[in-house]
Amino acid sequence: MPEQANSPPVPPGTPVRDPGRGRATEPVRTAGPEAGNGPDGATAREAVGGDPAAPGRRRQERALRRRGALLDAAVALLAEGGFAAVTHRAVAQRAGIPLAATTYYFSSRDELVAQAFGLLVDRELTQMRASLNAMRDRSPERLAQVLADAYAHDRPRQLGLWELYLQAGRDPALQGIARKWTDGCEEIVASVLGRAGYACGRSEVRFVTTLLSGLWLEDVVEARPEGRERARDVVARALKAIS
Amino acid sequence: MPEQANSPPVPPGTPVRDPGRGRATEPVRTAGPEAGNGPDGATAREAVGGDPAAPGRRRQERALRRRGALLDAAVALLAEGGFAAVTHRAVAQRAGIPLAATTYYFSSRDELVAQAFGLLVDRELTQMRASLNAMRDRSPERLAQVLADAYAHDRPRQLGLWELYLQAGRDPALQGIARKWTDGCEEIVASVLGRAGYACGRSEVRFVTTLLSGLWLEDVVEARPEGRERARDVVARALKAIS
DNA sequence: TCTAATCTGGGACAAGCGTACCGTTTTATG
DNA sequence: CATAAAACGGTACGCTTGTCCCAGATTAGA
Repeated sequence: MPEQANSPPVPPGTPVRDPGRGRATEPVRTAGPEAGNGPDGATAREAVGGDPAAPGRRRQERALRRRGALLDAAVALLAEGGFAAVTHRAVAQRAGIPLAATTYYFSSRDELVAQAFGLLVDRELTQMRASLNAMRDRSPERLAQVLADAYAHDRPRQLGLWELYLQAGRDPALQGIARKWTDGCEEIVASVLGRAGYACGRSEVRFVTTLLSGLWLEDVVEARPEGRERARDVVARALKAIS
Repeated sequence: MPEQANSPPVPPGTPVRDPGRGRATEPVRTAGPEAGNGPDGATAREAVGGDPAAPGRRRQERALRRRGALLDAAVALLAEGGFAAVTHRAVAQRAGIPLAATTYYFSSRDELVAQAFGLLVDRELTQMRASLNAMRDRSPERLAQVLADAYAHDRPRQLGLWELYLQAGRDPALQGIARKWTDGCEEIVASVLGRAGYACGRSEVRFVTTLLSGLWLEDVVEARPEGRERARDVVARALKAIS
């Protein structure tokens, strides 16, 4: 049995249990390359998918949970202190897991960061989808408001996300995730515009997403007080332009 | 006018000095580090003024040149390897100057980076101004083309610039430079639009600059092949929207 | 049961970092 | 010339980093 709850092996000096996370369902969603030493991502995925034919998979449960905890910690640290704050030691301490486990589950820091990036993108897209799907009012004013506010939550996390996105400009290994991010935004905006009655093609959608990116970034970085209303103004102008 | 080649001896309005530092990252601040041993950059401005009778000026000349060389090296390294690549040792080696000089001319790495950021922004704005002022054709197509291509040079440098800009979201000491950057872009775009016959207020200008930022960033990071034409398309759409 | 694979975690390593120390050289001024 | 200040530069300290090693615990399959 994979019961580790009352378990012995927890080292003496690691009281930090579960600092901040809200997820137990699918923390280890990874599309990245396989890990070197530890359990590779591919087998982890099919374990989640539920393949009863596979033999001994029960043991990996705890391992998967730990892996997820490490990723969670990496994401949190990225938000708090930026790219440079994601060190093996910081991640391990944050997750309440010994240092060596970080190199066991992720073959290198780069891989850890890459997978954290992927996770961050997934979460952000999910959250955007959720908050934008909740929109029922179809007035252009309301739509502008909603679009302009789509990113107005958890500023540190946004900073981390953009930081990683920018990093993708230098690291080809991150390019795929960066594209997934922009493509995801595009798809979401297209859906929202469509449901709001704007019949627009790819060109129009890109027009809006590009504008939102610029708005978003400037807002996150500079945090000017007038940012909010300005965002509404700009978005409204864009909506008028494509209608 | 004579020494401008390497580095503007600290432009008039940017005393990045800021004794009341806002950093939270640096660990051990042993004691007051004498508030900078080296030559104060702010006083360097008077060196350019034509006052040959001034006594001890020749000594400072070399010092200023070295300081500039260090900043140049920092900018180059930032472009090549990003924020993390700007280390004291790398900068010193790049500039052909001993390591200890870096701490002599800049009281800390943060200050070096901040000043490099300022220099980078100045150069970029200058270059943009120059390339956009050269535009004489006033057709909307040509204008869209020029605006869309305004940033299409020296991709690594752009990456470094954006990286620093993003860093300003975490480091209050960089906020001022970040604003100088966005404000500079705004002013340039306003000037270009004005000369092209677009009578537009601040709202319209911001609409365009925001869009350009989004375009710019995505182009620099993802470097998709279709980026160029897409940029033209998007910018043309924006111009149509404000006319 | 036994055995081999997997997982765990403490510790150590070399490399790189920012920065301070401190004697030496250069310069400006009395 | 003398002397103080400024500029210089070699070197070392203290610390953090990523990664590796290896012995012990746990588990899967025979």
